[in-house]
Amino acid sequence: MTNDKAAGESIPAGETPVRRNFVREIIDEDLKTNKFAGRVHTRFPPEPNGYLHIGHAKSICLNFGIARDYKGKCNLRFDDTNPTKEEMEYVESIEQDVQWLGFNWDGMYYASDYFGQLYDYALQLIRKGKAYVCDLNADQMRELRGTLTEPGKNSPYRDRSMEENLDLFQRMKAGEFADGSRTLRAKIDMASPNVNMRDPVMYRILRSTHHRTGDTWCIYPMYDWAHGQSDSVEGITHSICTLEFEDHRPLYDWFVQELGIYHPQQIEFARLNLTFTVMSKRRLLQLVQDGDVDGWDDPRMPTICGLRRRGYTPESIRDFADRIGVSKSESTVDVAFLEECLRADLNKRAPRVMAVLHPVKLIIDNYPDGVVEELEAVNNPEDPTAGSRKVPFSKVLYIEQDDFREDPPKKYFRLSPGSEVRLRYAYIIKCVGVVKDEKTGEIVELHCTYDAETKSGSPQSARKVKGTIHWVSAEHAVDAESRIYDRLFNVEDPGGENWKSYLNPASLQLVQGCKVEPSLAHAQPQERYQFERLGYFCVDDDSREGTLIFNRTVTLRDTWAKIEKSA
RNA sequence: UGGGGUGUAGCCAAGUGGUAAGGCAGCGGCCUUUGGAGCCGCCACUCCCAGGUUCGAAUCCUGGCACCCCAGCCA
Repeated sequence: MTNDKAAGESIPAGETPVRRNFVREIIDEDLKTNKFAGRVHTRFPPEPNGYLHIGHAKSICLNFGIARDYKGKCNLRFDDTNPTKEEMEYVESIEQDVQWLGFNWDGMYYASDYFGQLYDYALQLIRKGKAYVCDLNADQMRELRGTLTEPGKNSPYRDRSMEENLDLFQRMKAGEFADGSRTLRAKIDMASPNVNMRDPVMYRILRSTHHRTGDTWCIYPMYDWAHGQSDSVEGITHSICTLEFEDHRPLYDWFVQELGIYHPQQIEFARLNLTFTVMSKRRLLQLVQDGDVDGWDDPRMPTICGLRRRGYTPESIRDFADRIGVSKSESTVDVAFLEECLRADLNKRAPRVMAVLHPVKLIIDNYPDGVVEELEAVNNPEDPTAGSRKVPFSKVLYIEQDDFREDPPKKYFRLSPGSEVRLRYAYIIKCVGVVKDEKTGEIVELHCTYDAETKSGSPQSARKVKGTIHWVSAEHAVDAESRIYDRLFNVEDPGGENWKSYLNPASLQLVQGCKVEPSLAHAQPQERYQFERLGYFCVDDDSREGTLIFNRTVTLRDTWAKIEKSA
């Protein structure tokens, strides 16, 4: 399946001002010197052994973004050289996630497409005397590899004849030897200070059904042997990867040079780390398998599908990737920064609605029984084209429990006995009574009076009151459930062996009995709203008409919470 | 203590011999029928440290220090 569209076609170039970074500088220089005949061709090469996460998004935005801005190309290539870990489920999710982020690949390939070519290349190296079949097992090989400070020793099989190597390698492929009994190794230098150059393994014998090639092969290429040659075959100009592969670059270069084939340039950048979360696929997989989360797309996960379900927009993730930049220094970005990018985007596009998460009944004593007014409410003050809607208002309402305090602290602008507050889009009311449950002391009803002159839009409505609160008409409200998410871990850096002990037990809070305005009755999964004064919410995939479920994507900036906290 | 990298504000990050961009956070103020949004202002006499070169150094040189990565038949 190949997609011919230009990379990133759906994203206008110049969506944000292009930010300089060292990778683009290298490309500029290469363009100037005509190193690659004016071509720019990148690739995003995930291993299909897990779901993509926000760290991959950084790489995706880098690679596809470069292709877009330089009018070049970007391939999607699955690095599927280890059949024991890779599955179709993952390739499907990866395709979906890349597209959801807004990118279209020019070519879609698999490293496994090149198994035949790679085998032929291996034959070439053997004939050149640059590769040999080694009979050492894994333990023996490790012993001879030396250490970081001591050189390794040559394998006793290192000097086999070319003919014998050819014969043995062909028989490895033919399945004559047991798994792990032999390897094909590059003949480089066992004394190299770079351990990657100490006769690295190119092929191992592994009888495992591959998700695409089935049982055709029982030898599989190692990453180092597959990656550069795949880049070369595809005509990649700039092979961008993360820092830990910097030590592999000499090997990358050695292979293409010895083969005498087209030579792409590998460039390494620092991977993304985020506070309050884990990013390794191994750990994310463990969270899923151990049931600590509800699957790869749990809204608390830093996976692309998790963020999507949480309510993140692709635009906000791209903006985040642009704003954090690209460099070679190890960095950990504050997750609050990701959230800020999200708010910036949602603020401009999410329709406002009123919803009460923790309702308390409020009765307007002097409002006529049985009367319903349809009040005009603006859909999005940031977007005049969003229009307005009617919201029903009546004598009995629900307001947020937290918007009433019997003993208000200093600077509390909301409702309290005897105080006035504005009901958003409606009237100014005054609290005249509190009804409590005799046994529990819990507040069950608030009684207020309203000032009929202060209806929103009328001349008298200009009267100043300290606070404005949201509400929903009891008779017209629709029931809903909310899922309130907090950080998955309660420490900034949940590293080390004990990482699971830092899981935040309160990362998910289910709130039943929410009351939302009637315009939300038919809300569909993935729709995003701002619940005024509370935050951005999106309709969960589990939501059904009549059983609405909202995920809290992110809170609004909350100045009051800050004041109260510091008090 | 082998090799490869990286050190600029609380967090990211520009800067490439001419006198420290920008964003986020933070702090003041304005505005506001979301304590939202928006707007204005403040926020590094100094760039890991120490020497040196230079009229001039975050940028060049020398020597230290700190942190990250590498000893998979994982990627």
